[in-house]
Amino acid sequence: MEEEKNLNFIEQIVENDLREGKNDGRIQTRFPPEPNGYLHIGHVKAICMDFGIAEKYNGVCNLRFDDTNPVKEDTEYVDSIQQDIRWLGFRWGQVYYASDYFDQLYELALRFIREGKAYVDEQTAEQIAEQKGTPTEPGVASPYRDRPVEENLRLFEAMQRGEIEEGRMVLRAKIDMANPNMHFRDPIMYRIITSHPHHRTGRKWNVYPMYDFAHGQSDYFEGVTHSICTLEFVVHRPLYDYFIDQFVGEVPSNFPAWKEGSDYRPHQYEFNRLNITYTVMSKRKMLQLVKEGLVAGWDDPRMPTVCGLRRRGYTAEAIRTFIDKIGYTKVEGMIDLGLLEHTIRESLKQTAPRVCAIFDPVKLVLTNYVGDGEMIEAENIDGMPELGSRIMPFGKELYIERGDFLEEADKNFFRLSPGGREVRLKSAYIIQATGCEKDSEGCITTVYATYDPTSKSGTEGGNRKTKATINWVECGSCVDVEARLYDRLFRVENPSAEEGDFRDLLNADSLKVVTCKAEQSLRNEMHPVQVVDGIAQVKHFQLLKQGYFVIDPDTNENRLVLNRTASLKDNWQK
RNA sequence: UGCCUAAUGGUGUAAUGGUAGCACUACAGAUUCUGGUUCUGUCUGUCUGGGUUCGAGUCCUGGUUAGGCAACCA
Repeated sequence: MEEEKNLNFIEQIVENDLREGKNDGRIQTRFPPEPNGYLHIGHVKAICMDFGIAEKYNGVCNLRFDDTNPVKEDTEYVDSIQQDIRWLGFRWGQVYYASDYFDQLYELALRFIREGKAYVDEQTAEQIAEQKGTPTEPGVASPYRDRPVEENLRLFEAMQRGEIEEGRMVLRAKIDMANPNMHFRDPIMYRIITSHPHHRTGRKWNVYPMYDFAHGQSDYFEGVTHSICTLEFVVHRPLYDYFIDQFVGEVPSNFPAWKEGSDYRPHQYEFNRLNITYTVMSKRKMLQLVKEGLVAGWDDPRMPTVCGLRRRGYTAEAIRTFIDKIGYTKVEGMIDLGLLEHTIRESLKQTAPRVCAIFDPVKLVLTNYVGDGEMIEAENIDGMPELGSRIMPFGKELYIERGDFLEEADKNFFRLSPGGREVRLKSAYIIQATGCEKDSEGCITTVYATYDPTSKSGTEGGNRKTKATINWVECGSCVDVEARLYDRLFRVENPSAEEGDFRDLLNADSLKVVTCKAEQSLRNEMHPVQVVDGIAQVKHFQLLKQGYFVIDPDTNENRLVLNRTASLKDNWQK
């Protein structure tokens, strides 16, 4: 039986359109990133929507780079964006660029001018802003608003020929300077950009269309039916519709299957963007963190970028599950970072092999141990023998966590304490502490214990219950491992809501690098990380009681570097 | 003194005129060779006034609150 799943409001709209036979029963979406930065988890929410709708309703989702501003855009980003989308597990139909339509858009602009719907304004940006009015006061008309068509035509063509200096003139739509929607107050359609070549068209163009004059038209040209975006574009929708109204019904140039007489027209729908506590979701701020070296790069594991999350150890599956859990509405909210962490724990707990590593080691000597070269076999995940096992050398001298021993323990502490409870060494023997040795400053240097040789795990004598199980590694065989312990990037839940500089809100402890002593089996991981399709392959572990970790690409034959993806929940409060 | 959105537990979402449900969090207990996991339970919610209706979270209406809108950005 199919699981009953509630539809989000976009899916309801789509199903309704399908029921009514709109757009010839077609569903077509697009993901329209601007190639001016790396994808972050907020984009993933949009990607899951755009690609998800197409997948679910047998439609197609194309990738379209919204590259109308050469000042900010670069091919570097075009590549990384495609890589990230593929990694997430989505496949687009076609790759398009808004710049594919520059010729058509230019023709359309000329037509607007001829029809008296556009004019060339030669005021400064400041003057134009001034005349725009405010949300509560109407704007006033530009002195150039009623320029003759011929003059507009001549000037706009001069703009494109590069005869006009950047910033000297713009092409404006002639709509309504008193409209309560600010975007209708003669919005700019084209501006001159001669200072930067375009990453695809080079120096061909000296004028470039603004978003509002490019996006809806591009949708139309391609046959997009549902143009889904985030809430900040709601106020742009009337303008989106206005521009399309001017030529709707004409043959869409990049949509060969279009049929004469079709009712086709694209519609824009908006959903709430993703905000997560203790991070920022603004490309501008991320770029600043990267440029100023406040993080190690776009793929710093503390960053909410797709590449950052990947390096942190988040799987594509877990990220998509997370997006699925948070849903789509029109309510602007803030998602608890805890939900993202919960999702990755849920995913990794079933697959990540368990290994021992001691972070704050203290030597444990088993005074009655006489064995030599003993090997212990332990399952990679307890209770799942099909996932294999590994060998752990055992011996008289081990490292255990300093925190697992307390000289004077209260009843809430059920680990090692002299004369205290019996404690199990994970997968090995039951021991009992007898005492400890301290240095001149009172710091414990060695813990002494006796072990019960008949209590080995998996044997009959090992069935005895203990209240605690502690981790250990054998001193002679263990390996030093660099562990990078990541925590939330910011100290406050919502850095964007705070007054002042957001950089002052960074969490100074968001990265701690420590060296821990890990069990011998991790030596097998000391080799360069494999790279497939430009993406470093990840391998996860759970360091028992410490959390989930992933091997970092900085790893080589000489050192193993682990990034903490997420800690384990810790209910032991003191 | 404008226009556009939206208001359901601490958080995120569902209920499409008919029992306010789910997940996360928190707390409590049980289980456990990870103080993890698992299981069970508990707390906490329809912004507000009026109306329509046998019946309203849902429809109508007035208010309140929050967010967005005045880039030659997208």
